[in-house]
Amino acid sequence: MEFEAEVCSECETHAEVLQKVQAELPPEESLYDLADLFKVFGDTTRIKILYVLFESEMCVCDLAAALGMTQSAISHQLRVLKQSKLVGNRREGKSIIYFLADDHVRVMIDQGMEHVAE
Amino acid sequence: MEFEAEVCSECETHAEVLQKVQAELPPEESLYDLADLFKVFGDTTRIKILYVLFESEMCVCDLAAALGMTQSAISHQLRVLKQSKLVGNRREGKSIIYFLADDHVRVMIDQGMEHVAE
DNA sequence: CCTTCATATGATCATCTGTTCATATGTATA
DNA sequence: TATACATATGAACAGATGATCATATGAAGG
Repeated sequence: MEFEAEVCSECETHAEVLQKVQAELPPEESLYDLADLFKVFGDTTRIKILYVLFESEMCVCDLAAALGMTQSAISHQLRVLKQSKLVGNRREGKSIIYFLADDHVRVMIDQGMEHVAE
Repeated sequence: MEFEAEVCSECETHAEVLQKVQAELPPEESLYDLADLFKVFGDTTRIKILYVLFESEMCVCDLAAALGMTQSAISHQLRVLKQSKLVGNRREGKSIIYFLADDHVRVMIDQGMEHVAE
C-alpha cells in the first residue's frame, strides 16, 4: 500500500495520528467481509424477507406471495441471505422452509431502524 | 400491491399467517430508508472512513492520506456519509474536519463485526 | 480584493446488482 | 419408477454504483 499521498500543508504535521489510525484499522479482509455483510442488508427485497421471517418461518412460495414477488426473485435473494448465514432452511414435505439463522439480524435491523427513525 | 401470486398447494392454507405478516411489515418507505442506510455501510471505502473517524476526527486530506486514496474519491464518499447523517463536519482554518455524527455507527459496525467474526 | 489552497462537483466509464424468463433439479407420492 | 410440484439456477438486460479526471467553488490570508 502507498500511504504517501498529496497531503495538505496544514495537515502534514499529523503524521503521528495517521500512523496510529492505520495501526488501529482492522485487516483489509475483515473490512471487506464487513462491507459485504452490510451489502446484504442493503436491498429492500432482502430486508423485507428478513422482516417476514421475524414473524414466522416460511416456505419460498409463501415468501413470494407475502411480498408479491416472483418465486425466482425470492429464491435468488434467499441464496444471498443463506450465503451470509443470515437465514437457514430445512425441507418439510415438498416445501423448503426458511428461517432466521441468528439473533444478530434482529439487533442489526433494529439499530438501523433507530437511526432511520430520527 | 398485488398479493395474489402463484401459491403452492401445500402453502395456500397459510393465508392467515400471510395476512399477519403483511400487517406487521413496516411501511414501504421505512424499509426503503433502512436498506439505503445499510447500503451506505456496504462499501469498503466508507467503512474505512468510519473506522478512521472512530480514532480521530480528521480533514479530508488526511483521510485520503490515511487510506491511500484520491482526495476526490474520499470527498465523494464523505458526501454520501453526510447525507445519511453518519458524519458531520466543520470548518477549521483552511481545512474541513469530518467527525462521527452519532454513536449508532459504532454499535452497528460492532454488531456487524461480531457476525462476521464467527 | 485577489490569489492560494482545500474541498466539492460533474461527466464518464467499467463494474456490479437485481429482476425476468426459460429451464434444470430433485424430492415426494401415486 | 414415473410425474408432478416446489425450488434452484443460468443467461441476459437494465439500472445503480464507485473511481478517475478535469474543473469549479469558496473561504483564508496576504
